[in-house]
Amino acid sequence: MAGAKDNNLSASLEDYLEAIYNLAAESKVARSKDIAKLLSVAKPSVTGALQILRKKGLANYEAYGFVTLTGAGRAAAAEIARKHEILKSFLTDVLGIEPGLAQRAACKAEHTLGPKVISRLLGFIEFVGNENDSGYDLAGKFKKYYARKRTR
Amino acid sequence: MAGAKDNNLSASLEDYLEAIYNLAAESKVARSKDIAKLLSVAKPSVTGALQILRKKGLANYEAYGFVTLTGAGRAAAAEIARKHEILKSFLTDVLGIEPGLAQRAACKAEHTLGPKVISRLLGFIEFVGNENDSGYDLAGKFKKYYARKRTR
DNA sequence: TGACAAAGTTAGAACCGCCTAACTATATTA
DNA sequence: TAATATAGTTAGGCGGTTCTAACTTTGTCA
Repeated sequence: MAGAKDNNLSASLEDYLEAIYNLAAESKVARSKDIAKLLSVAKPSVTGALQILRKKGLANYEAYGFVTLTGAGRAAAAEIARKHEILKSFLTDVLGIEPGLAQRAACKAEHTLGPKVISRLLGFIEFVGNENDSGYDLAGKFKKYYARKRTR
Repeated sequence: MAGAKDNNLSASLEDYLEAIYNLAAESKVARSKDIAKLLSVAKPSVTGALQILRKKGLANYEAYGFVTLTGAGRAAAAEIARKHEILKSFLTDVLGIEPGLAQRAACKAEHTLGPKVISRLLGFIEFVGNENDSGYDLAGKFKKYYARKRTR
């Protein structure tokens, strides 16, 4: 087998994967420079990460060339992005946290939550939406509750 | 100043601090061996961490002696433990996740969540409890919703 | 009290992730 | 097309966290 499928990605490598995934989604191509900027790291750090991702069979990449994800890489990245979205959604839609902070918090926490927690969280977000449809407005009620609490 | 108060604790050092805090809470004394066991690390790793915590002014510690926390150390540890409790509480009481998994997930995620998110989460747990008192039983409703969803 | 067990430490190495400095390759443009 | 600007790479180093092996200190108990 060419690429050893070591599924255990470090938080750092997950970040690189997600960055490539997102950049490719908007501009078809992920350039090393943009990855570096997005993650606020120096260029050599990106090169190093790309070499590891290639070795793991997650990224198609050759020196001085474009970067794309393999099927496995895309699958892994999609899962990470999904976690990110669910978390961010919970933070903004349920807890009412500002988008900027929610974005940053989701980015940090997304690496630590396993499938079970994520699945529950997703279910909870749906549930809250449903309650809202049925006229209960959970998020709104919490918002008021929290505001009242703060002024006590 | 003797101990440089570098507030930026790594996740790893936070783990050591929390371990000492919890061990001291139950047996008055935190022994190096128990810290190692609790965190699943080798003994020299504990020694190294203790030296750093001492240098940071968070732990009172001398070679071959007992380990206690300084005032600053206790304050920092309490804050970490508080995050842990809030997170675990949310996972078990609101999302209905089993205590064991919730414990482990909280342990990982507690290092990534800032004060704002924690504060909101705490507020939300209180809110859910309140709703429960007023006969709404949010957690119970979600539990049913989630069970139904899974069988669809 | 002296030997042995348990606990703790020091030394040295490895790995990870990041950096800067210096180099090479590619792209641009005059 | 040749000079220059931009992008990417290699080499080497640093801090953080962990390990094993070997040592020292402390505690126990016959």
